[in-house]
Parts: sequence; C-alpha cells; structure tokens
Amino acid sequence: MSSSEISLSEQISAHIRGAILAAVDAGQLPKEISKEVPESISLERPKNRDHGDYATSIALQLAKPAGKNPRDVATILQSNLAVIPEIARVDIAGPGFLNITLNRASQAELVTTILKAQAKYGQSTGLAGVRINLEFISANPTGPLHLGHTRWAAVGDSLGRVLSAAGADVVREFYVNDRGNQMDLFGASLEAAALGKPIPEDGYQGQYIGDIAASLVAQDSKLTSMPEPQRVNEFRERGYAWQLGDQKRVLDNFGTHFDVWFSERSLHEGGSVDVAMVKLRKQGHVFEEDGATWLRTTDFGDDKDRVLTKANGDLTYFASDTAYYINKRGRGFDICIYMLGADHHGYVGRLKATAACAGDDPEYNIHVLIGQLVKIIEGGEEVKLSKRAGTIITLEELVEKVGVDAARYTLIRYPVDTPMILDVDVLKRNTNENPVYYVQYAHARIAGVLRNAQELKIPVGLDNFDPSQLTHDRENELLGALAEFPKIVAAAAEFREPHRVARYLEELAGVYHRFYSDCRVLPLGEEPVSALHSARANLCAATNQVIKNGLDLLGVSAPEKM
RNA sequence: GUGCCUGUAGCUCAGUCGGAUAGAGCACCCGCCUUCUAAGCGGGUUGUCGCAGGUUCGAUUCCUGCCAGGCACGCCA
Repeated sequence: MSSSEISLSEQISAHIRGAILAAVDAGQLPKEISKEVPESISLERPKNRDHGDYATSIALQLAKPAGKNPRDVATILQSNLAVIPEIARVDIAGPGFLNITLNRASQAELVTTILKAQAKYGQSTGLAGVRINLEFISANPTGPLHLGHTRWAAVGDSLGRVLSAAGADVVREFYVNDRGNQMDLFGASLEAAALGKPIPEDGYQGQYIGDIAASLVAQDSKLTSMPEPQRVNEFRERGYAWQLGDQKRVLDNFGTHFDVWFSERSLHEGGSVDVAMVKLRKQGHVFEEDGATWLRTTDFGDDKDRVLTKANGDLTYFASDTAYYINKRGRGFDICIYMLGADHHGYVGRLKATAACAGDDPEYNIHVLIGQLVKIIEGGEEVKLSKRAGTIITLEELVEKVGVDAARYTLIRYPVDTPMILDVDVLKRNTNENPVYYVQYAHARIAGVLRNAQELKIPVGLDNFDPSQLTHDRENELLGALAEFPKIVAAAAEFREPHRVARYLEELAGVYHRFYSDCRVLPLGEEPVSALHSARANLCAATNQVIKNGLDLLGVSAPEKM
C-alpha cells in the first residue's frame, strides 16, 4: 500500500496544510498568508504525553502575517482539522500550539506497514540516482590502524549504509598513500630493524616495525643479504604489501569493507595527473611563478595559492590530491565525501577551491567531514598517542578489549565534530554499561517473546492483526517511536550523521522496555488466547524489525539471545 | 596573528527549519522477579545551558563581542 511511502505524520502534515488553505478559501484567514504557508508543515513529537501525539506551532507562525491573535488562528484550524478521520482530537494549548491526538487504530496500521516492508522499512528515495564516492580512513600503509582511524572505520562504514538506505549509489573508497618519502623511510626503517642497525633519524620507531621486519625475514631469509639498493627496495615493497594486507584483515574483522582500494601510484602511472593538469589549465586557473607551477585557489576563497609542480620538477602532494579529486569526478561520482581528521581541517578550503578550479560546484560536488580527535584515558591519565614513541592504541587492540559491537557502537553514537574521550578502564571493566547492550538486550528480549509466542501457538502475522486492539498508552508510545524511524534515517543521510540512528535506537529500546513492563504480551497461565495477544505479538515483531534495521545501519549485530 | 571545532547535571554526552516544565547513560539513595530474558522497570537527588549584549510573542538553539580548551596554518608526505 502507498502508506509505506507516505507516513502517517506526512499525511497529517498535508492535511494541516489543506486545512489552512481551506480556511483562506472560506475567508477565515486573509489571502495574503497563502504564500507564508510552508510546503510541509513541521510536526514534532511532544516530550509531554499530555500534548498529544503530534504538535505544531504553525498557528504561532501564521498569526503575524494573518494579523490575528495566535489562539484565534489555532481555533480556526482546529475546527478544520477535526473532520479528518485519522485525527481523534485537536487541542489548543499555551500561546497557540495545536496538539493533535491520532485515532489509535489508524496509528496501529503502522505495524502492517513495517511487517510488509521488513528490511526495507526505513529506506527512502531521497538520494535516489545520486552517485556518491565515500572516502574514509585512507591511512598510510606504513603502520597499523590506530584509534583515529577506528573512529572513521565505524562512522564511515555506517554512513555508507545510511546513504545507501536513502537510495544513493555509494562506493566506499580507501586511498592508499603508497608514494613519497614516507614509503622510503618505512623501507629504511624495516631494513634497519632487520639488520639490527639504529632506525634512521626520521624513521618509524614503533614496536611493530621490528615485528614486520622479522616476519619478512622469516618469509625470505635471503632478504638481509641482498645488495643495496635492491635490499631497501625489497623491504619497502614487501613491507607495504604486508601492512596493506594487515589493514585489510583488521578492517574485515571489524565489519568495514571497501569497494575500491585506490593506489596513489596508480594515479600517476595511469596518467590521471596529466589529465587533471590539462583540465585545470583549460579552466584557466594555472600559472607559473618562481619556477613552480601553481593553482590559483585564491580565486575561490583559499588563503593562498598552491603549488602543483615544484621548481625542481617534482609534483606536490597537493597535485596528487587534486588529480585524485578530478579522477573521482571522471569516474562519474556526483558527490565526493571526504572524512578527515581534525588535523587536516586546513585542507577543507583548498579542497573546495580545487573543485571550483575544476569547474565544479564546491557546495554540491564535494563534502568534507572533519572528525575531532579521540582521546584515550587509561588509569585516570590521558594516554598521549605518538607513533614515534610507539604509544599508539590500534584498532585491533580496542576490539580485543571491548569487542566489535561495543567499539563500533561507542564510536558511532557521538557526532564526529565532538572531541570524544574514551575511558578504556570503563570499557574494559564494565562492558555491559555500554548503551549498545541496552539496545541489543531489547532485541534479544523480543526475540525470546516471539519464540515463546510460537510455542504457545499464538496466531501471529498480518492475517491475525487487529489494529483496534492496540489502545494502551504504552502501545501508543511504541507506535509513535516506530513511526519516527524513516525520518531518522533520512535525516542521518542528509546531514551525514549516523549517530542519529544510534540515539534513536536507545530511545526506541527504552520505549519498548517500558511497554514490556506494563503490557503483558503472552497469555498468563490458562488464560485463553485473544486478539490482543496476537496484536501485541505483531507489535513486538514490528519493533524487532526496526531495531534490527537500525543496528544493521550501524554494522552492529542484533542478537537473538543474550 | 589567522582559521576550524568545542564549552549543557559530579562524569561521558544528546538536544538543526527558534517552542511548552532543558534530557539520557553512568554515579548515589529507595522500591519491583513462585508466570513473556532484572543486561529490565518505577521513584528520588543533581543545572547561572562558558560570560555579556542583540534580534522577538518566545533563544541552549540565530547574530556580535569576550573568556577558556583542542587542532591547524610548508615548493613535508
């Protein structure tokens, strides 16, 4: 049915708009306000249950243009809304709020919608036809993934799922910085570790360097006796392969998968840099100065112009970034999303300016998310993370301590622009205090109820669902919460904020637990099976479907038992 | 110096077209399992929403200034 496409709240919203226009036609409100009426009337779910199922402040907004007292406007709308079948009652409160109470049975039809849609409930078409390149993590292949990467591994993966649910065609991409000085330093560090020599001045110091070196030598003992410069090259290339494979293994275990691993080398070898340079020159923002080649990014708000080719002829890292962006657009992506750490926020301006220099719309074609850094507290002290000192906490270590579900959930439930503090001791000691267990427990609890319902032969399913049975306040609250889900997912996609899904699930789980306390689902003792039992069991099934759909968007499991 | 992010309960944090009595978890106190999972529920306690102005019917939310903390400003990668 079409109501799976148009939610009840959207229908009500449209009804209110119709009621306003009808009041204008009837001469109850002045004609001038027609153009003040928003396309969609915003409804909110009041915190206080006495304020009905939905509330709107539209009368307050229209009062001024209408030249009337807000309460008078509200009164006019009230009588026009009272005739709508889905609405049981409309009350006027405070300065002119309209509090709308829905007909319970029509609200309960939502259960039918959810059970029919199943995994599709919550999906939308808001981003249909939009091709999105979602780049995240993009760690150097010179070391293990650490805590900062872990935040992106969780949030980026979840955002990919959310965008897909909103209808977008998403490609997840990991940019491999396999070119430049740091690769040579990496190779030299491995070689030094293998030969027992001191690590070079600017080399990599961590414990893992020795581990990789030992592993490489174990694979091929001839490595240490190779002549230079072949030896250091081999250490670099084999170390690169080893480290990249390790990153893939760790991410795979974390449930984060990429569609494309894009090598920076391939960008140069495949001619993408030349293509980009030609395109930029054609756009007219390239110039020569002091022997270098520049891109005039200041034409589009950047602080300073950027060098593409140095005076010595080498390409800058900026040239790679620019070519990479143009390459992405050339592959047909409408929107390129970058997820960067706070230490890269200085890049936002130049990335947007680069897009503009390439003739794109920086407001649409490119979207940069800046994630604040994650701090770690252990033993009451902040752990200073330093690659040099080797005091990094890796993704793998975090997962070993708290598990994939808890790690993912904890990292996703905060907006990325919030600097977050993780207390490792709390996570280690008290994993069941994590909100993820609260949500998962609700799912397991419902699954248990449904198993029991099956054993008791309670008729469940759409053929045995009578929506008029669901009249309890707790049932009403639960239905209201379930109705919110599609809006939450759509907003999470629009604002690129998957944490909204996590917060919603906590709310939904809470509403369910309260329902469970007050409303007995299954028959007690010898009590005969009634239509109410079936209706509630179906409500439980619908709730579990939504919890599962939500957890899927986070990449967190929905256990049948706990 | 310039720019970005942050400042909400004892702690960690939610709160985006400006709305009604500012919320959650943890922590603390008191209740609730001989019947669907107590990893749960109910009740109690906790706030100058950094500070000061402005916009208006109404500001934690929008604007300006200030204070505090974090991060970044290379022909490095």
